[in-house]
Amino acid sequence: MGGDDSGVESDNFDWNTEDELEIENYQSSSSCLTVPNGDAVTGSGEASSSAVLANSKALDHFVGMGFSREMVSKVIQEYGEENEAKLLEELLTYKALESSPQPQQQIVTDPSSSGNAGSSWDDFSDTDIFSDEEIEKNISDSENDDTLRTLMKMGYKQEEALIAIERLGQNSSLDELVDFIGVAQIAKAEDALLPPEEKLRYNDYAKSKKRRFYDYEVLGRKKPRGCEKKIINEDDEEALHLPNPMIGFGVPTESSFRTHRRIPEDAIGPPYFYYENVALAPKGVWQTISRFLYDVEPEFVDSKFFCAAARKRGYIHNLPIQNRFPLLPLPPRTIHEAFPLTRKWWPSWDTRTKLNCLQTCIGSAKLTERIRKAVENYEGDPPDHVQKYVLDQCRKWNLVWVGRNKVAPLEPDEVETLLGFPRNHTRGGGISRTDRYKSLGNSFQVDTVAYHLSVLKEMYPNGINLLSLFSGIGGAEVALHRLGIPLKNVVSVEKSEVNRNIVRSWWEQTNQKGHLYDMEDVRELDGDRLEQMMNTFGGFDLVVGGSPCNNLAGSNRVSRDGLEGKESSLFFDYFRILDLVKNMMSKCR
DNA sequence: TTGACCATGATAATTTCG
DNA sequence: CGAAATTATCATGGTCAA
Repeated sequence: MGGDDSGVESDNFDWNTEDELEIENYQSSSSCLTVPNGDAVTGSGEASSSAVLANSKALDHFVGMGFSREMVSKVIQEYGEENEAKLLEELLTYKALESSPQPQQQIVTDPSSSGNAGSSWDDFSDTDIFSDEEIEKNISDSENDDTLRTLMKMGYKQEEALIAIERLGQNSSLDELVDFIGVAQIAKAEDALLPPEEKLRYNDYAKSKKRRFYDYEVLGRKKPRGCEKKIINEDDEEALHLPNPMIGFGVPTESSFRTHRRIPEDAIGPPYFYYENVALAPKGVWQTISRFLYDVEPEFVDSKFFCAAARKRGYIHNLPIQNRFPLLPLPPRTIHEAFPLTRKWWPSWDTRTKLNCLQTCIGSAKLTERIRKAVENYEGDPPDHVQKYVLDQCRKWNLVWVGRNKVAPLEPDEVETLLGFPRNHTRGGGISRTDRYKSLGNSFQVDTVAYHLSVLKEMYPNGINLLSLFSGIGGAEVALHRLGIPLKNVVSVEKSEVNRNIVRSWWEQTNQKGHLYDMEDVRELDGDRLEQMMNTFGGFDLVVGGSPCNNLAGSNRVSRDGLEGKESSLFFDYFRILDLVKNMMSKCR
């Protein structure tokens, strides 16, 4: 509370306090960090290829990201500048087409479209790198047809795939096979398979076609077509396969684990990153997110394996997945264990053992009253239709039995406990009950996140510098703290003032030794700011963020617009900032 | 193929609070 | 009386088992 708490937060960044001197010192001494593509960022002087767009915001935005002015203008002219996500995709595609030669495997072009990038991106050709027929032709009869076929569609050679299957056995998973082939390829000298450019383009946005194959096949998208445009066509997306049970690479309470996975070269840290969002996003959203986040495969985990409430979320991160450990003690994982007092009143016909996802709104008092009246009319168990009504409502609103015939929504502090926060984490500081529910409903489940982040503990015994975007009530910070990972410098970006206050007051109550800086808007966090901060701290070790889910979540009847939605599109700022950090970190090394 | 179940935020109207 | 809190109402796209 040393004078600089919440008051400063209404404006941009809290530089004008104790750390100013520190910054100045660093700035004069080290300047190895520059904004990637620095030329493009500042050098906008050259004549634009299209005068019409000279002052387009989108144009500047993308030029700032390192695309050529010419390319951006062209794409904007074609697609308009409203849909930035679309534009970015087009730019990536265009860049990939431009800079990577045809992949090794021959593309079978649809004769009806001479489909080249320039004029007719809209021409779809219905072909594959291997056409289906070709694959069929090439595959000799064997029990491994399916796996082999899949691997070939991913762009691997038949012989490589066969060797891998032979070596690892027929029951090996696709991932293991891909892993094996990948290792074999490297051992064999990369040139054999990868176009030379690909190896050089680590910090580029461009993704090679081959990489996209991994993306599409492993992530469950439909097979890509000969023309890249097809890939982007949204009608063409297939549901990402969510794991069942939803345990990601493993959870402490289940025995099945994956300890190895292939992380694409571009994604390898440091900096480590950890991105979160709702698992049940509209089709194609996770494919897009994954594609931006360096093609890392999402890890879908339901927090019901960590606590008594479900919370199905997807996480994309580049953390190791070996030797994870959970926070102790393990939280109770059934309703009765979590809320022993409810057992007494719990009717036998309510068979729930877990709560559903904790949401941003709660059931009304009126509703609980209606339920009480519906149930108390009957001596014993109510008839089926009443049971069904009551159970439906209980499931919908996560009601628990707190008295004879009496249900109630969870109290905010109970939600805090379920989510792994300290009790009263969100209490006080002028926050209303409604807002507490809202903040909690949008938060991480701490035990789940901590389990994933636990691998950082032995890597950073002296603590980490954390960049936390969309911090909310500080789920990541709390998780790291509970893991015993010291927080050296934390830059926390969060729009809501009450949330910032919550994190700030938690920070002070837990006697943190490091520094907490907060910002209001991720969009203000540009290359200069980052450079300034990274010069100060010596870079970030971890970039965490769960971008807004409101345009993705099923309950949103009004604006479930997908990743392009007003708030959810801030994901692209997560990507932008992460990419800046990655570039700066790699330059400094 | 069908139906049960699940997940889930925005908004306007209404009530309560200060 | 205005602000804040509460409440009712709104839909869709997905999985899964029958």
